[in-house]
Amino acid sequence: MSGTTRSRRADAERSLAALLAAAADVFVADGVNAPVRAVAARAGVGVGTIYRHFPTRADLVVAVYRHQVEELAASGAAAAAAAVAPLDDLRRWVHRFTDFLVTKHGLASAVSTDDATSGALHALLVERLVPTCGALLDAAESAGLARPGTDPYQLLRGVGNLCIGAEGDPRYDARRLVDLLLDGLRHP
Amino acid sequence: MSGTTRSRRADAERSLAALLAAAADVFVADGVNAPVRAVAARAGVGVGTIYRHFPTRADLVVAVYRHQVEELAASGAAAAAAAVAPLDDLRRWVHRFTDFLVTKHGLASAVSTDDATSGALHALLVERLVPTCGALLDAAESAGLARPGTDPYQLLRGVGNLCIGAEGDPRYDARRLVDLLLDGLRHP
Amino acid sequence: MSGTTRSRRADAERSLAALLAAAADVFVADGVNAPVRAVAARAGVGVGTIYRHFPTRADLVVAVYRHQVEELAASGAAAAAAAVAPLDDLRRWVHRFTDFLVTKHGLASAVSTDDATSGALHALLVERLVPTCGALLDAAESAGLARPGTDPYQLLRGVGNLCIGAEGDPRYDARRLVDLLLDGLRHP
Amino acid sequence: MSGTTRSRRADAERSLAALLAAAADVFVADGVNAPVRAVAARAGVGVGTIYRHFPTRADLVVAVYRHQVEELAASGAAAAAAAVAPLDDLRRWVHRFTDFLVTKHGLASAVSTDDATSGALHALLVERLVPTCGALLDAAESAGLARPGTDPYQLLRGVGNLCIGAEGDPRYDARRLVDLLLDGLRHP
DNA sequence: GATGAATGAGATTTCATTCAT
DNA sequence: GATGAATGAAATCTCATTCAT
Repeated sequence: MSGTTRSRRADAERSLAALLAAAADVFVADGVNAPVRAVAARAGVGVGTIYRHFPTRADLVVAVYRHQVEELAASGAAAAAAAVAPLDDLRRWVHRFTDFLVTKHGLASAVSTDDATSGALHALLVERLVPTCGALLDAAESAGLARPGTDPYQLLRGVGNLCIGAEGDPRYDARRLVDLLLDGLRHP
Repeated sequence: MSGTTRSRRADAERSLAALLAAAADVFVADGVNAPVRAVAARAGVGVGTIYRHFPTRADLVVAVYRHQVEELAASGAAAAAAAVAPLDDLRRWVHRFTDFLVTKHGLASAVSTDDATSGALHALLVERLVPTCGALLDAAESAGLARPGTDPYQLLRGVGNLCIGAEGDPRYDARRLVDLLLDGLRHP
Repeated sequence: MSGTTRSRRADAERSLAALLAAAADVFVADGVNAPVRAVAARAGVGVGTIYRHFPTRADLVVAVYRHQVEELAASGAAAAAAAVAPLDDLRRWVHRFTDFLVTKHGLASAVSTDDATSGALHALLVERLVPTCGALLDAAESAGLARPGTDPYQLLRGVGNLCIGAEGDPRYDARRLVDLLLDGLRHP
Repeated sequence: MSGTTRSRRADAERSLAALLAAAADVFVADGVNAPVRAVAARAGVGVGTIYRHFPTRADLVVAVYRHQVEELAASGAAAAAAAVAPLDDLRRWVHRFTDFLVTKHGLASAVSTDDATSGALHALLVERLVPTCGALLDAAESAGLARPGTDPYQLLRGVGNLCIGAEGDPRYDARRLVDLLLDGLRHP
């Protein structure tokens, strides 16, 4: 009995994970605005299956990235707590954020946009990452390494924006520009 | 006869200018992705008229901004030629570029995107502004005021990206981030 | 063993009754067209369980109301047999029918409709209530209190129709209109 | 020039009329809830054409019936103004309303329902017909031929309800029941 | 017996673009 | 040259019903 239950739940979890993986693939390939139907096709399921798990397209998108966002938030918080080399910590964390964004076609723009589609994603990113970014910034400022008065929300959005369209344009190097931005943050 | 011809041509030019003005209004209000019908309605013409002048939506968008892009290119080129205070010239020019972008809902993203819709606009911006930006950068580098090795295309795209979604989010200040980026460009 | 069997059957009956009660609740709240999933959720069972007991949505609907319909049929038949004040009996019975219908969002329309969804319910109502209504009408006609020639099926459908949408519109009073209809039935 | 314009407009009007006729056909056959696509297919046009003329399904439905509703309102108003035989006028007008409704599958229920789909239709019917019905009722009451205190909205809804599902059920005669209701309205 | 995940047809609505007049 | 009616592919979301576990 318990065995049956467990295996069913395991199946469900596995197929849900498969679904999220398929969605992640499609989002990488076609952007986060890819039609739900495309995700369904890729996952080999009907659209209904997706809507069963995620009542709204936005819910699916959020689910796909929540894990990584949480990890990002946690790692940054840990670094801020240690604060051995505050500006380096910030830079390292921002680099991780950058890497996260540039590999997801269309995700970076969700940091900026607040429209119906990506509103939930925007909310997730802001809610989870702004505090972490703020903690890192504070540490750097307290150590006298960064000029004061920078809003972590702005910095996050700036970095997010710099990552837009980075993938697929060999002439554009988002990481380099992000570094430039961080350099500009240093105490003059 | 020649008089008639001239007045007809004048008429045509005037109505075309009116059409572009209407398009500009609509793009400011609803973004560059506004439906063609909205532009037609605003201009008081049929959609067919628009498609006659501009075979594709992209052509219309390009036409709308060509003037301002040309001016921007020219003003930058003039400043680079004079080169009295190279880094300040660059900063001033970038500020003008920033002002141009943030007031056009959705235009900034066209600097990055290369898709079907805004491909032509992207091409225009790159073709006309990269050389100017490059000249200004070169001047600043030659004067030893900016670190060498920055690709003007990248800088332009970076600035463009930072302007995305600036309008309508009071917590985000594109100009401040652009300044940060330029600060980062300074010789260390 | 017999004890076990009996208790199992009792369990089954109890859970089935609970299911019907849940369905009744949902139908009152959201109408008889409420999704099966809503019923399942309310009952705390899976949809499969519902489809096991009731192969079709219509079967569920019928099962939900069968009890009350039977009671209504029986009470009317008793009154017709007694026939002390035939027209009053008819009116009282029709009032009870009216009360039954107006409290069930969307049920009244099933008296009229014969489509796939509510066909079975229609059949139940017609089969069980028309004879009773006929008996009451006959009694009233025999006593010279009602004009002859009224088809009980028609009267039932008329009353049913008058109850449609009664709930939720404070400006509409189904009972008053039903009374008007019955007044029109009186011998001129 | 004027000729061209006129003929184009004439074409447009003709095709719009054809579209409304097709919609009316489909509504008679499948009810007012028939999919827009069905109407498009019947009219031999694309769905876009319909949405161009009627931004919403509801707008289409309203457009289909507006003409007849207006006529009904006008004829009733005229009769109420004359008021030679008030109760007969009311009866005649109600008969016309009845005839209007029973020939349109699913229209009658719109008199009652106020949901998203048929909200606009409900509004049209109430707005245009309640005043007329009220005038006719007043005349009949003033002449001492109808019992006072009947709300025209209620009467209209009652008649509307009685017409629901009249088409296609040979055992049901909406007109007879409407007559019964009107009889009940007479002064006792 | 029970479960609930999966299915997939179908409904509404939007818009770039074409083309007969 | 101008017009705007027509097109139709696409996208999101809903739900009755089936069936493997």
